[in-house]
Amino acid sequence: MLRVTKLADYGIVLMTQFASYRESQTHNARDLAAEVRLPLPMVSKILKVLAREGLLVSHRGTRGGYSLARAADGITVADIIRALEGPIAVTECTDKVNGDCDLERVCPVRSNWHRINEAIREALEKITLAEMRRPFPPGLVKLTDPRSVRTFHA
Amino acid sequence: MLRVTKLADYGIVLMTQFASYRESQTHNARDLAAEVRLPLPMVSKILKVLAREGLLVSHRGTRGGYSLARAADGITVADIIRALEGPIAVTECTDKVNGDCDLERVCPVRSNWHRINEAIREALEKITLAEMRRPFPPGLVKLTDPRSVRTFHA
DNA sequence: CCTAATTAGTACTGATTCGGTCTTCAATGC
DNA sequence: GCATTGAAGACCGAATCAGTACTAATTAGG
Ligand code: SF4
Ligand code: SF4
Repeated sequence: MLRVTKLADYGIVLMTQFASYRESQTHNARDLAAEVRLPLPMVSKILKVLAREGLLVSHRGTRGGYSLARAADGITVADIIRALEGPIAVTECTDKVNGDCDLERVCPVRSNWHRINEAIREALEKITLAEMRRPFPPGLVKLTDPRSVRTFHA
Repeated sequence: MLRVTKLADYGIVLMTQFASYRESQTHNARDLAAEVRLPLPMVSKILKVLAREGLLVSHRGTRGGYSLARAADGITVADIIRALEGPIAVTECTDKVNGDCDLERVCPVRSNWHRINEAIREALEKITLAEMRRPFPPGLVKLTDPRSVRTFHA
């Protein structure tokens, strides 16, 4: 596992689709569903959430649809995952809101997990839709090693 | 989400416990359960799998138990996750054995996801039990950016 | 040998989450 | 007003998770 949900996965596919057109252009759910070959109800559901979470803006009524809320290089993969499945937390204890592991007080690996989580989160935070639109060019940025991520509360 | 299962999480806790004693020492399930404060049945189940997957060796009978199959710096976090929850695959399509996403043929983000997955896998592959045993010292290794990971099949 | 300790294997269960659909209501343009 | 489109949320079957329980095999020690 260590799997991202289909919701988030599809969400990224959809958002990339937006990013591959003129940025302000609106698309309705039906057309998008056809373009990316996903069932319409699924697409509707995802777009709804993305709009609610502020990554898309919606336009109701005839000839309505959705458009990107920000430029494609201002939206990251992490943003989309967060919108669709909540905070990025690899372990229970790294989730500030829902976290409730009994071992937290005594767990020997908690602080290290926390850093690993930060490294992954930061990596996803750096990948924008504009980049996701086409295969990554080689050698852009160097990421942080989990072992060197600073933590501030333990 | 993007969560590792409790099984794997606890598995790592248990393995670090092994690593914090003399390496060849054997520990039985009951003692370990008490030490890490986890329910015995859970601990038994996990140790069993870890032994089956070759990360621990088991010794049956009275005064039996488990011991590390290799030195603590030869066992990685990725090993443990793989043993307990299968191949590390962030998306459906990155899982070579169980992967079956309908979009694979047409998905615009598949190759990028693949690289992100490699980056995460490689990161976890580099963290050993010996390191996990205590808080990471800062600045050891630099990880690969997902955008620069080479892929060999698309 | 007998027995107690210990792992091996597996089956089971309740709870949760996932993936996906459907229905009903609200807004908008023509 | 009416067709189109999104908003909100209920709903459902299937899968997975987290955890337990039970039985069989193996071994040490007396
Ligand atoms: S406290 Fe330890 S066991 Fe509990 S979630 Fe965090 S890492 Fe896993
Ligand atoms: S193919 Fe595209 S949609 Fe399907 S799992 Fe891979 S990334 Fe996600």
